[in-house]
Amino acid sequence: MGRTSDTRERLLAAAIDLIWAQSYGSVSVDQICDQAGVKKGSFYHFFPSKIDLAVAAYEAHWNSEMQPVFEEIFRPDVAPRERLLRWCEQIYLKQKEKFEALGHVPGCPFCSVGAEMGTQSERLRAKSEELLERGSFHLERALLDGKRDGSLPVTDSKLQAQSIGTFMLGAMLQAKLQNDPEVLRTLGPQVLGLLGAMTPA
Amino acid sequence: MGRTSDTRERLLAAAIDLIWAQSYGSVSVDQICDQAGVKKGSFYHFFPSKIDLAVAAYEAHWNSEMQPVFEEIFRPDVAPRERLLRWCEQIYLKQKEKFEALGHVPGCPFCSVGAEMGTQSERLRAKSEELLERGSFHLERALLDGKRDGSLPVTDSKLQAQSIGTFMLGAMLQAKLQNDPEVLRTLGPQVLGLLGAMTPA
DNA sequence: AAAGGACTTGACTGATCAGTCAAGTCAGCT
DNA sequence: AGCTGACTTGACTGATCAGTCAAGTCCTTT
Repeated sequence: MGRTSDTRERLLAAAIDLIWAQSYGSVSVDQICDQAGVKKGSFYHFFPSKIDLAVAAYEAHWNSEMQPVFEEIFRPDVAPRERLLRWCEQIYLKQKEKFEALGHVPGCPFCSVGAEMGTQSERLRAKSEELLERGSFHLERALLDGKRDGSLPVTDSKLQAQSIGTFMLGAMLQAKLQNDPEVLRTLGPQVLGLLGAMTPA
Repeated sequence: MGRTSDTRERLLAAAIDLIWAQSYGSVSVDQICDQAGVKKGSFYHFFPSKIDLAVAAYEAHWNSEMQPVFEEIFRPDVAPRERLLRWCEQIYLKQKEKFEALGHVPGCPFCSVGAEMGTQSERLRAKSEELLERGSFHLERALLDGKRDGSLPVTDSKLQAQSIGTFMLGAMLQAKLQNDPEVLRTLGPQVLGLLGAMTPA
């Protein structure tokens, strides 16, 4: 009784692609079905509603695309300071790649859908919050490691991770609003500056 | 040939109210007309399309609601440091007020619509970018004044204003994603810390 | 008072929306 | 071989979407 088709996976992938490139509200179930090469009936065999698809798609996107990248970037054998810089670089490159492919900066997929639908679907809002939290975990661990080995000026890792996360969210949003990935080019130094700055206070 | 009705104004106000509380995509022209007490035909007498209404509504919202508040908060006779704190306080209070009225944190209206529709309507994206820039102007002037009288550790007012703006955008987005206005309660000290921090670098 | 134009009305398009359903097909198990 | 249940198909809802239009009303100007 194992999986006999990849229909479900194709729907999840099509959903992320389209919603990330456009928005939740402007992508229709028909569009997602077309791009996945699936008929409407099959869609509703796998997902009870469009919202359910979106929640599942974001979970799947984290697990299959983002989690592995985070694991690699934040590998414990990499110096904490280096982890932060690799993370910033990765964000810049990804947004730039999407910009060149789509003609616009898509921003953070979780933020975009959370900001758009957070006021209308508590489930989508909670899922986007949860996925951002999972990314934040790696950040905080890097700060903790940097505090332990004295390589980073960390006093309150929880608070400082949150500040850096806030700044990063703002930067990605600004890049999207200005439709210019270059806003993110100097993210690394900015984040390190922010970190150094927060120590005396 | 002076204006003989306030229909246009009621449409603009209804549009901002609804789109800010929900999202651009999930608010229909019919809904906006209902809330404004206006028939569909009148709507299209004043605005050629939904996008045109949104652009005009954001411009009007800035002019009638936000510009006066910014002028008051950033009054030149107030100490620069005080201007920043008043600005942070105002943002916290406004988001909290909306949270209590609507049940959720609405975030920055310009960011929300810019993030949602930026990938699909260049006009809306450009307008939201423009309005954010107008707010940024007051911020930068406060930093310049603080640099001149030595009350704020400012070296590059343009760059520092942009960093603070980025952080503020991120904070409002985070408050929306977590649906918790309290995220914004300590904005003032955080912004001042960020400013002090950036000087040595 | 008559004309003209700004504004209003409500009925109307055709497209598209999310979601349903009955009648299938097909693979794996017994 | 034949059963079972997962999956597929395509036609189908009824609601809602943005936008149109012709026939009005009502104020202002002359």
